[in-house]
Amino acid sequence: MALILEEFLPYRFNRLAETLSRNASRAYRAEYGLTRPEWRAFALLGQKGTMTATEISVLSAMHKTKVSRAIFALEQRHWIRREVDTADRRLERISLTRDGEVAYRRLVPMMQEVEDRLINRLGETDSAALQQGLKALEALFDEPKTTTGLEK
Amino acid sequence: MALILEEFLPYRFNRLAETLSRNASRAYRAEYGLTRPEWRAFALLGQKGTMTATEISVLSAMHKTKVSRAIFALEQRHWIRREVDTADRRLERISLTRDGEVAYRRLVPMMQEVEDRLINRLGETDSAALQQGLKALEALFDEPKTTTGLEK
DNA sequence: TCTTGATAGTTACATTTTCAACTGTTACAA
DNA sequence: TTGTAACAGTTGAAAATGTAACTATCAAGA
Repeated sequence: MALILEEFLPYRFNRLAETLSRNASRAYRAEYGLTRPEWRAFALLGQKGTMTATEISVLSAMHKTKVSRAIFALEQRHWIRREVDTADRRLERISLTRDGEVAYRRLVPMMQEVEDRLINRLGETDSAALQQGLKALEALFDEPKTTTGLEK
Repeated sequence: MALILEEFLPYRFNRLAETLSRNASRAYRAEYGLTRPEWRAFALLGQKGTMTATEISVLSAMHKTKVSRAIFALEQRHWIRREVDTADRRLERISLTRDGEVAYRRLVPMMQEVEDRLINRLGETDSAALQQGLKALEALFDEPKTTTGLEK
């Protein structure tokens, strides 16, 4: 009759997300004093090259105001630049500056190492299982057409 | 050279945790106006019977002040009761009141249904893979003795 | 052209969360 | 005893976040 939280996905994901993030954040926090939203927006930009704030918001599942503020902070740091889209002047194309790229190149290996260490500790089979499970779950939410009954 | 965020565990877990929680919260928010921390503390108490605030905090990975305030809110609602431990007067044994149990019995099936629907959509094999992966990851952090290099 | 409705992004305000300091209690050793 | 350190839990102030309203822009039809 009770709800077994240890088996309840939102609970498990929150716990793990919190633990994993806390662990990962040590690098970018200690090194640069980045906040979590800043790091996420920054990492997305580093990977994708150029994005709009809305794209960052959708991809990262962060609130748009959170993104807006993270962008602002990164701009203060001179790590990103914005350019208003000439075709649609509502849009801002955001990309890393030279400084941003330098920081990015410095941070990536550190974060990669945190990840690799974790995967290693996890082992081959469990890691593969995790990948499969996460991928399936993500597919459930990312499919754009079909209605999931899970929308906001 | 770039960090592939789609493969980066903290990123994926945060995204999914956020999405799953938002989805699950609809039930308890619409029905009772519970906040997320309140729901989590409440669900833990419903399952475990009696706990201290610290136990709730550790198990749920929530900050102790967050727990403290969630407990307070639940107390205002008359859903929980606290009793100071006679052996160690620093401790408060927290448990559900009659009212709390009524609400709990009403909420559990709703939350269970959200969960079941998700698992169903996921399918047998992917669901099993996810379970295995999550379990392995949790084991990594829960093992109390061994040093993980991942502590706070 | 003008109007209406939608979208990108920001901002003001209220709420929530964190941080640090605090109270009260226990354990334990000098 | 007494002193010290550790722990459970709370609180006030500061920081972060979410909500709703706002500006500016665009698209499309009357």
